[in-house]
Amino acid sequence: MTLKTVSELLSEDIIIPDVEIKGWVRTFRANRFIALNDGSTINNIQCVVDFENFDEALLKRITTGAAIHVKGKLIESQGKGQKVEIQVDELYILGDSDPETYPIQPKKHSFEFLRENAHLRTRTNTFSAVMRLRSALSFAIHKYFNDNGFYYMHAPIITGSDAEGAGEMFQVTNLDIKNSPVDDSGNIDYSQDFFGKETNLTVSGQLEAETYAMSLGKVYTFGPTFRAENSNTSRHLAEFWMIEPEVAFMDLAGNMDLAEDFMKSVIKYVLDNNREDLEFLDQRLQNEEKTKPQAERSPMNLIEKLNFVTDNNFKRVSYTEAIDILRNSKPNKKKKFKYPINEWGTDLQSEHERFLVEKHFKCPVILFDYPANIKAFYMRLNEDGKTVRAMDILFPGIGEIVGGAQREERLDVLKEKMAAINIPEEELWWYLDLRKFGTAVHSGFGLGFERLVMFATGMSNIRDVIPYPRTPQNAEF
RNA sequence: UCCUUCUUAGCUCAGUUGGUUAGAGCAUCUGACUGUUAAUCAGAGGGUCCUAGGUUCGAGCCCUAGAGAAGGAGCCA
Repeated sequence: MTLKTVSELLSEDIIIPDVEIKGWVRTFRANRFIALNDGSTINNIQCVVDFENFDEALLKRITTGAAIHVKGKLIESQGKGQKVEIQVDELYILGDSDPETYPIQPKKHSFEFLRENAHLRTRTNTFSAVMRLRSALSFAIHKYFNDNGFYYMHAPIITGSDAEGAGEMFQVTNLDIKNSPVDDSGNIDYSQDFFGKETNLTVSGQLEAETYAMSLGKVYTFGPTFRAENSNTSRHLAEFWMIEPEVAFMDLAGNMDLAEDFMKSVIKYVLDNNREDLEFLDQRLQNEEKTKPQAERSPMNLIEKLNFVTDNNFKRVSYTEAIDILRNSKPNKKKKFKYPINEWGTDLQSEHERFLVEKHFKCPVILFDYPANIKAFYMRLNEDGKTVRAMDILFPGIGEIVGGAQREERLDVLKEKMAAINIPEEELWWYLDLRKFGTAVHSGFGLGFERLVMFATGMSNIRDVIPYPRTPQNAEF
């Protein structure tokens, strides 16, 4: 007799005289039917106990959340809800679960409540499905890059450069905060700190990834990233995971091709491999939609949305074209936008991106060739002198999911741009070296992993797609 | 950080114009029933109405401050 998973047993259609299984009780109905789950699948296996033959004190300990060990026979179910079930011969309680205090009840809980019980929330259908999908997406990402000749590069998590410009940083130090050494002018003396200089948690692995692209050719990073922004939204975390491919000899058009192919590939992977979890989440969302007024309902359900991404080309639109579309749009003319579009050169707001994706094109959109002054210094300046080869991919419901660019490969232009925003060359000497020694066209993009998980699962709050969300004023667990 | 809303039983929520003993469903417990599918039926227990002040004869309800949460904005991924 060998221990099997629920997933393995449910895929059997033959009678097995002796099976053994361990898991957690979801419900115990009619003193006879245990719905048992072990995390291997969204589905439970029904274990049938002939209560007449079991000790009443033992049966009382079969409560929601308890860990149990069951030995019995896998048989065709006599009831309607399932194909097979286990006829229990022996049952052992591995770990009791006090029903008075166990927070996860066999009923609907709010996501807010479950967030406060994040250590137990994966014992619910929704969160176990989301986290299995998160795992699958993570694997699909590595698989895609591996299948396409990329090397996985581990960018440093503690970084000594503070010139990356991607946002507020968390400082890393082992100085005594209450009694830090100071230099002659009264500033904190970081030469006495662990690294001998000021260090931070990384906000992006991109600059380091560029160095590896310029030797290994095609690389990607996939690791944790930290932003100390005081952002309280359903789309931002202080600690999140980012995927950043970087490719030598690839221009912006190639970058857009790569990003689109990559997104389609990883979504196709979960459509092919995580059907049951997706169907559960799809159903959950459809039930939720029913409670909304007609006007707010989504025209597509979750699986339709995912298929739509894999089956359709992303619409590629230059910033300049997008501004024209927005300027002539109904909401702009009727002054419905909070930020009206008047002139070329301003950054697009969430409302504009949402209009383009959800109302105008009704599909994923790649915007490219942005004005130079609203984008980062390392992006390749176009020949017109005022736009850069940047691109953002906008997804319905999520907004910006990918941001990328062809990098400025010309040393003189890069130096000028750094000088213009006061980045000292000494800070990024190694980055400039790439342009001194064998420089070449290269490009890459960044993808917020949690935003991808949100899209693939239909979850609307980013705090519900990462195991333990880190947000302002919250680092529990 | 800004704007808006919210905080009442273990959970999800009602609570009228400020008025006597604060309610429901689910969960829990007790009993009944036993091939159930969010099992069913009967009964019981369970409250610092977020915190601290204030107004009032009287505050869950009004005012002030604080804490926490959600949604939106900005920033971005």
